[in-house]
Amino acid sequence: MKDAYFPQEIEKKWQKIWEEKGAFKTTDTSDKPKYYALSMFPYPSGKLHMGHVRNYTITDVIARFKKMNGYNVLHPMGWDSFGLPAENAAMKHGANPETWTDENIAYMTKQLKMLGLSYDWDREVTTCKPDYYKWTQWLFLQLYKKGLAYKKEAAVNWCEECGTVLANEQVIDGKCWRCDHVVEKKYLSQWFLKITDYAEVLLEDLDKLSGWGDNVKTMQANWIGKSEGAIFKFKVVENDLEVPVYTTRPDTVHGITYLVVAPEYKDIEKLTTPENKEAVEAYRANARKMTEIERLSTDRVKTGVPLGTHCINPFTGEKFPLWTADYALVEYGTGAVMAVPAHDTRDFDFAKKYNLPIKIVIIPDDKKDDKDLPSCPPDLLSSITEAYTEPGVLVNSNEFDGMNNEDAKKAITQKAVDGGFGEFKTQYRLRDWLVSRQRYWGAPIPVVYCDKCGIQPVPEDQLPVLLPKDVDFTVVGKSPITTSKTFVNTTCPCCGGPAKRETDTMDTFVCSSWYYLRYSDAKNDTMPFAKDKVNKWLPVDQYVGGIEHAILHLLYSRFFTKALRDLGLLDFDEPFKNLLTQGMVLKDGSKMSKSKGNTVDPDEIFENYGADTARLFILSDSPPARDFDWSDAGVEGCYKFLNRVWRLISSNAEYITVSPFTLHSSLKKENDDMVRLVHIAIKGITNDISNDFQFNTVISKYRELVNAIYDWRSKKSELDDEDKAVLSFAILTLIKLMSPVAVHLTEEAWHDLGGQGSIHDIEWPKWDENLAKASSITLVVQINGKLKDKIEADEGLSEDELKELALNSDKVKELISGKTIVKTIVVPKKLVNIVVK
RNA sequence: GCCCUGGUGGCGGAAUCGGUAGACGCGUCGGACUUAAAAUCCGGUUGGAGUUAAAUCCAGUGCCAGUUCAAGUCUGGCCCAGGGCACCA
Repeated sequence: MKDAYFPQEIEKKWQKIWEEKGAFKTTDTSDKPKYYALSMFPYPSGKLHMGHVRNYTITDVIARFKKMNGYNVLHPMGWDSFGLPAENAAMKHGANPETWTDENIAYMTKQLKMLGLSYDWDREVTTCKPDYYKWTQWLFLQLYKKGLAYKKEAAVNWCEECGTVLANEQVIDGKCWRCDHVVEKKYLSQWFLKITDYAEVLLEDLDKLSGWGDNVKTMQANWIGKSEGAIFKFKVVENDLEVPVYTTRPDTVHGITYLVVAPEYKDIEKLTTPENKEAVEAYRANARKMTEIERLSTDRVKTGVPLGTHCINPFTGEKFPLWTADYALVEYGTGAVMAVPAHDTRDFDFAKKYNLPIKIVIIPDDKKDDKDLPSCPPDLLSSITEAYTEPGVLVNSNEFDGMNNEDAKKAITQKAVDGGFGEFKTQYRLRDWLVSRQRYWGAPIPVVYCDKCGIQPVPEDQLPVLLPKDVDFTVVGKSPITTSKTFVNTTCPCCGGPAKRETDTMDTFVCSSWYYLRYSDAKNDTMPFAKDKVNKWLPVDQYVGGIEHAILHLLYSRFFTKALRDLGLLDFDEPFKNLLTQGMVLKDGSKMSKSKGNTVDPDEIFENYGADTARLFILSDSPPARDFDWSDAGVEGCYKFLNRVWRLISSNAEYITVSPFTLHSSLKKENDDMVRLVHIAIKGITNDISNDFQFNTVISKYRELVNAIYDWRSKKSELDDEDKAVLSFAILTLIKLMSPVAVHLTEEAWHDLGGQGSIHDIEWPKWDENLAKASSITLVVQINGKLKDKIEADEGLSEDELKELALNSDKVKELISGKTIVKTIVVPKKLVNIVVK
């Protein structure tokens, strides 16, 4: 064994050997239980960044740990390779998106291999390749046949910078998720996936996901945004129209003093009187000009104009005016709101501004005997300074007076149901998923348009609909795909007449919503995956990735899994059993980014320190879920530690035997202690990995064990047979424990010490519970709960003996002299607390 | 405004059940080796009081209460930071 540690040399050597041997290939047939470890696959942007390194290292260590613990592990990798950056790069450099993507994949594959990741590359999936997107298209057609994919004209989010529409989930604070450009509303005919059909089950099943963090689950729940309430219909006085409203506060219906419709409300023109037309038109025009960001700003002063018409409240017979105001949103509920200024802060603000009446219908429980309140004298009404939104008791509400407002919600809605002017209604904030993109580099939506036959799906035997190559990427204002001379014109699969292909491609999130299923059967060319294989490997046992996908990818994938289950393609209903959302990699307190110039290039780390140092460091300083602050000194420290480990092994190599040996039961004291420390390390490290993958403490324990072995060794100048056996046991165990992290170093050491086969094929070490504890205990002695003394004691002492030991301590005697012992608490093997007065 | 997560030394962070607060590392200070440096090794490092040095004592896990023999850990109320949602009726 060499004296010095040369990571670059040994890493290259072993990577080559592993590749030649096919060391990490997974078989579908095995007696062992399955374990599916998965990292979120990357977009091939060009180079790995430290976030990737962290993500893939975490999953790799998990996969290796599970393999050593007897599981048949699936650990695949692939590429989320459709998307705008490739197209932009193509425009900029005059290249083809495919060439650019292929080059990036090749480079990043090399980097992944340099990191020593244990992937089964035979299962690699690349979403931009026809053998993959054929099945994305096929799945789209299955959803279409089930009515889960449909085309409709709607107000959609448009990003001018990217030249395409976006899904709601891709609009962050009114801006494009990718380029930060302000998003506009456009009225276009687009393809949608009907995720709203699954709103309820997507929400309900969050409860099943005990292996997911609450943060992600609540983010999804908020996004789905379920609320329960009622729809009430109000007859218009001036004509025979009805205006339905959605409310979560049916209990306040007697307090309505006006009604608001959104400026884009469909019947607004018919609801406007000729005298008010001019003002209403002007208001609507102004609303159209405003950006989403301006309009949705909650601190903006509310504005609106009256329409001139009125409605009748069926509960009271009262007549109240209709207004339009942009605080009503056309896309939520019915686009119209019943206004109860006394019990809604927004309505209150609006009523105050326009001097509309405020009618109290709920009062706090403790005021219900106050006789003045229910009659609501006008001076009281004008005196309230804010809306009362808390629970309470109904007043001014006819037969519902005195009823608790929660009960009233049901009772009042029931009255509307019975009277035929209302219904119970559950509302979700979630909208259908807009999947059309006016871009080239995506999976073509497999439909054609025929003047005679309308929308026609492409027959399955004609899939894939290939992306055309004769495309001009320099066009502005339209999708490059439309410049193809061969793509657009085709024949109708129904009548054989001339037809036009859909030129929109699919959102890349469609491709990434099912890739984890494809890994189970990546080479299948007759189906996206065989049912038995997908049912065997899925759900993913451990999914690891960034929190930025908490809604987007993770919600879409859950939807896909449920939809595909309903199509009979698979038999489970959640794709990811356990989810680890790793924190960001920071440098100097902020996220690494090119614009800030605080990035660290993984290649430089591999070159200067080796992959094992990179892997060790990225796991060392923070638990996986928390943000990780990169420090150059920290890398240096890890490199030094691996050198220290290397020296420990190489300087003792001559004494170490890999062949089985037994340690006798009665060892010398220091050897017994050493063996115990090894067992303590095995136990601690195993538990830390099993318990939420606390790799930072795992690495602390590596260091403790190494320090302990050095310490033990420094006290011996000559080694007898027993010493050699103890040393061999300690060092070989250390190598095994470190093998999932320092994958190359441990393989080299194992090999140099004469180990058979690969260290990565052996079993994880086991500990002996009797040995995984110190030979004696430290008895903590407290007086009134404060630490006063520590006494070394035998483990086997009884409670009385421990108590006696504590009371005989000189320190304790001194401290309790002249005081009365009230009581004594003994915690076996640990502590004695003497309570004195 | 609502929801989630977190708050422990100079820093990253440890601390199964309530039972020795600060493991391990970074940084730093001191020492050994060396002509010197690097590398390596050894030791100190929460704050304050105390001492030539020690011993020792006091305080201490965001704040305020509470439960308990004993609270970083449990309960109630707040404060702060990060993230998510939001004129969603």
